[in-house]
Amino acid sequence: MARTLGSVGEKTFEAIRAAGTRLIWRHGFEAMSLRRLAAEVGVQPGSLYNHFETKQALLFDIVRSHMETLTTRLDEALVGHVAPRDRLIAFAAFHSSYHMTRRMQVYVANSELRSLDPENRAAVVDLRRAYERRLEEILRAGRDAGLFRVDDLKITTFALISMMTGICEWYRPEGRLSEAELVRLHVDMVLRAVGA
Amino acid sequence: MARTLGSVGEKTFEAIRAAGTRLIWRHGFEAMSLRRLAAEVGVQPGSLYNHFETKQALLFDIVRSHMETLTTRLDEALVGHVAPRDRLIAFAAFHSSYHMTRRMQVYVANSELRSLDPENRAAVVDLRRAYERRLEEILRAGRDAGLFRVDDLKITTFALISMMTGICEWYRPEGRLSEAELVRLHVDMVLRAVGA
Amino acid sequence: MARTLGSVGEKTFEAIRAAGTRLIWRHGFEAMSLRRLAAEVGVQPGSLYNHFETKQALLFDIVRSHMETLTTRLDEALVGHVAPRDRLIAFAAFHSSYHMTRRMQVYVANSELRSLDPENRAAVVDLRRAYERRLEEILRAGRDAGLFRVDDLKITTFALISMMTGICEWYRPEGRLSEAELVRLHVDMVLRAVGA
Amino acid sequence: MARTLGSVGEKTFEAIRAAGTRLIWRHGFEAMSLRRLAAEVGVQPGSLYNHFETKQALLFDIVRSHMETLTTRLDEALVGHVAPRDRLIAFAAFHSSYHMTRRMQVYVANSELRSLDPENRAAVVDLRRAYERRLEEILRAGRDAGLFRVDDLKITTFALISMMTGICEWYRPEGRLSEAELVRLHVDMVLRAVGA
DNA sequence: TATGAATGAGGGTTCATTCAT
DNA sequence: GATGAATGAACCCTCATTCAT
Repeated sequence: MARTLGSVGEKTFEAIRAAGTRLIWRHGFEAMSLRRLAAEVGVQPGSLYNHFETKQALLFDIVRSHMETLTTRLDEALVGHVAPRDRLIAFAAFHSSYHMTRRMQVYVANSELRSLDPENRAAVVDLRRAYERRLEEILRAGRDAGLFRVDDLKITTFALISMMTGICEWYRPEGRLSEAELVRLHVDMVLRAVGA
Repeated sequence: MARTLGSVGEKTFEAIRAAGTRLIWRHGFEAMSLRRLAAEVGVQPGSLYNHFETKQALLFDIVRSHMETLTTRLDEALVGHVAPRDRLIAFAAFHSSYHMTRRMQVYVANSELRSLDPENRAAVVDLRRAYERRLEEILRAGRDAGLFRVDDLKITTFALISMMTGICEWYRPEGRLSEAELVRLHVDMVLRAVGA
Repeated sequence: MARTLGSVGEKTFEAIRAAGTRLIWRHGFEAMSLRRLAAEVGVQPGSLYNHFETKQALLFDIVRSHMETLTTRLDEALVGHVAPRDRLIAFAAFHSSYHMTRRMQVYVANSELRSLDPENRAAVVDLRRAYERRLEEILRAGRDAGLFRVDDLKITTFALISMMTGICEWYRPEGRLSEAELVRLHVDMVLRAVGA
Repeated sequence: MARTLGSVGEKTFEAIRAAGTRLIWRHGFEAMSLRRLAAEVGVQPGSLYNHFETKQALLFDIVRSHMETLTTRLDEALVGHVAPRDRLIAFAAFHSSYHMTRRMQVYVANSELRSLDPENRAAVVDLRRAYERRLEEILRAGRDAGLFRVDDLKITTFALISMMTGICEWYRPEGRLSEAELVRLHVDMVLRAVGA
């Protein structure tokens, strides 16, 4: 090995992923030109291919790594919370907070599922399902314990996630309300929505 | 609208809008090729320009006409409902129902705002704001009457709309639950979310 | 039909095929750039695609149409010749003559078989086999009549065709010998090679 | 030759020439990617440049060394043969046999003349002419001795060489006829073609 | 209205080659 | 000698759009 791992190339790759996420977020995956991406990173278009094999592979890398981080962070946020109500609060606080601070990745992961190859899409959908199942299990536990009013598990799961994910479509860091206030507002609405 | 209603080409134009909406929904606006659209309609690419001036104009036409119909239908659905709770129920029932039956138009109107020219986008954003204001006013009335628990008007408006709009990302007509059941579930969640 | 058939487009297509044949002959199929081809024809690169679907399709069109013309012309040249010796003379005269006057097409058809897609290659190989079979049948008839010395039908067929096809690698119209003289020389060698 | 014989990298260089010959034979020189070549040899693309200076130099090395070996081997095969007929038999036997066993090199040397730089091409053409002159001299001697029927020296030389070189376009080691049988068939045809 | 052929820009991708490590 | 990352040019091809017919 003539090169130290994690040196020049890794930094370039990170820059590509960051700029790629931003450009996809702003223009959509199909509308993002690799020429533009290369320009933002400061390399020639062809040099991008030292770091990914195809534009599609870059999208998959961005989306998959986001979904994996999302699930990992969620599990960390749920640690130590046992009671369904506590777990629901932890979930809602984590989800709404995470979607404020990483709204570009979140938006890309949600809106560009359609641009993924069938195979890649299937992999990402699996990760999404695993994430949603965390909420579903919390809702089930709360309902079975008579604490939550949940008429339909699947629908409620989707509805709560949609409600909070919507944040990333309008949130601006410099906005009227602080992140903490927004989190609190959403946690409260989630709790009320399931009658907790 | 560039075409006179009822003229020979009106049918072709309708076919273009329908196929265009479907293609944008499936591939995104930038990724929709006018060649493909022409093929689906059964004409040559050049012939499309007898019906619209630019690809951008077609998008605007689709989005604007959707937003106008949406608002018009909402107002029809609200007619006769006076009490805030009744009006909220009417809104939620209309919105969730409409987003099930027109999920392609809805998705396009929501996700392709970014593909609109600044001028066109401003016009559509105005229409969206007008639509959202209907809900905001309902929530304000309910809150002022001491009927709803609404901590922040804007945020609650966004949250409720997001919750219901999410339907069009997973809804399938042949799914487990009927449209009526889905509407009821969402109306109930909306009501609970504002403590009504 | 708004355009008269065989008008502008057909002329462009013919120019593309002619320039394409010349460029493939000079540089090889893979080494022929469509930019260069377009420049020689006097159109933009993208305009080429109004006339063929892919570079591969253009090659196939050139090779296939050459092979079909070759076989048709051969059959015309054989008409009226019955005796094996007469038919062999007719074949050799036609083949050597044709390979002098169309050496570009011939070279392309022979040397770019490898650049054809498997499916297209199969089609061209079939045409080639049909052409070779004409000579094989002549040799068989002459051998069976005790007129030719043919130790192996297939090998002799290949050898005679190779001998004459080689002409197109060195022939220049302005060369030392006239076309007629060259034809006579090759016909004589062919006849002697089978002891006729 | 850029490399010292017997050095460590000599084995790699041999592997490069062998894989290069095969790839050029299969895809043509222009269509052979150095990336692909590197992959077949098992090194990174950049490493190839420790063994040759440019892709063009590799082609020249392959073609020139083939032509030199060809001529050397021919001279060895002619040693001890004095009578024109014997020398012609020796030439035909050598040429047809050699073109069966080295059909990849032969094909490359014949078909990629056009890919050589003018300077390199001139050098190779000289080698080819030297090779052809061997046959030409044999034919001249036979003709002058009244043993061969040769109407035109140049044309006959080309024709006989083409006839036998054609072998490498269809020959397969596992084919119907053995190498010895094929050699005999071609020697016989050559002899008959010059009336010997 | 519709057509087919054209434009000019730009798409993703691959190329031979270089060079610090 | 080998590596991986870079270059700059070029690849085939598709794009939205125009316009004479």
